Amino acid sequence: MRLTRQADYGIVVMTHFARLGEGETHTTRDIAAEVHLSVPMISKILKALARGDLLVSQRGVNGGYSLSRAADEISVADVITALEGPIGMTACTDEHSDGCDIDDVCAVRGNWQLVNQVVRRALENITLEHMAEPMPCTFDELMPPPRKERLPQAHNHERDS
Amino acid sequence: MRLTRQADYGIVVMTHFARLGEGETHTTRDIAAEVHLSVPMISKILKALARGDLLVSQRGVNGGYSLSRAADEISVADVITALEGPIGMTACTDEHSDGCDIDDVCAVRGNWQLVNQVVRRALENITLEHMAEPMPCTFDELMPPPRKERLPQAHNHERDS
DNA sequence: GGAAATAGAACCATTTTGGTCCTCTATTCA
DNA sequence: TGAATAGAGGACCAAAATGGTTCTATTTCC
Ligand code: FES
Ligand code: FES
Repeated sequence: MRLTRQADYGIVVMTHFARLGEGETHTTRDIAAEVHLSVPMISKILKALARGDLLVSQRGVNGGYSLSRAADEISVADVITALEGPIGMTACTDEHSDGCDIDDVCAVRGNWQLVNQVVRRALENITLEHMAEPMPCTFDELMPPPRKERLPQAHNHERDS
Repeated sequence: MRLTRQADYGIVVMTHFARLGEGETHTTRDIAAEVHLSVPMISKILKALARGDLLVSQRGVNGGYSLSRAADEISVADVITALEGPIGMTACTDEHSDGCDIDDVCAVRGNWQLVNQVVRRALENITLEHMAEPMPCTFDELMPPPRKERLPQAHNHERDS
């Protein structure tokens, strides 16, 4: 339930890009200096982000990286996916359930998919533009209402407690 | 962005409890057998869940574990918290930012808190009762609408692109 | 008192992650 | 043409987290 440090830094870097101009390219060393991290580390992260089509790389003299699209077209889910693979909280997806020992007798796998969807969508709704805001909106429109009590019974209950 | 296997199994176990009767107590060995996992592993998980006040333990002969409250009063967020600590996707919280090297110059820490809130709330809204449903509701009321385009500009934009 | 159950902690093997470094390729410009 | 600059890709190793097991205490019922 915690993302890796690389993904963490990845968001910082991408947010930094979002704060800078739209199509500007910046070199690895510049970014590293501005974000106060080591050049090799940033380099590794930038490469992964470029592989994920979130950054465009330009080699050679005057080269560097730039955002591949507008800041409000890139979500934190995109960044995380680029840096640590598909977002999914469980080891047991519907596809390949290797890694889970109880795949055949497990009765919650279907539900897990829905849980995954919930957090994935939550992350998809947060864009780099949001992150770039100095003190952002409250994200109220991004998260479901905090109803702690009972959920509106929109689903079919047989045994209605 | 992936929860540990113990938390994974923890949810399976808790869901299993939710499917059984309300106040029934079950022994470690029974649960382990029913969930098809090793006894020591389940034991470790059950102990942690009891420490988190999600299960009530009864020692001695005829002892075992039982849910501490109704299934719709326990969220998957509770289970995860009990098994892997407070939910927070980043290493750098507002409280103790040890572990992050750029805490003082980082400009996204405030926003991270909001991101954390989004997923935490999403997880808090899913109860064991939901998980216990054979094929559950679509969780439509649990997740924010999948608006992929532009967000309703409810927040203050200075530079409105 | 003995059997049955959990509590708690120590323990080690394996995997994952963090971080660095080296070589190769592409681009610009003198 | 060739030197300088910048990224691509991968090998590499140390450190940390995780998974899983086992042992000894403590509580409870008969
Ligand atoms: S298949 Fe792995 S927990 Fe359900
Ligand atoms: S303080 Fe750690 S990434 Fe911002």
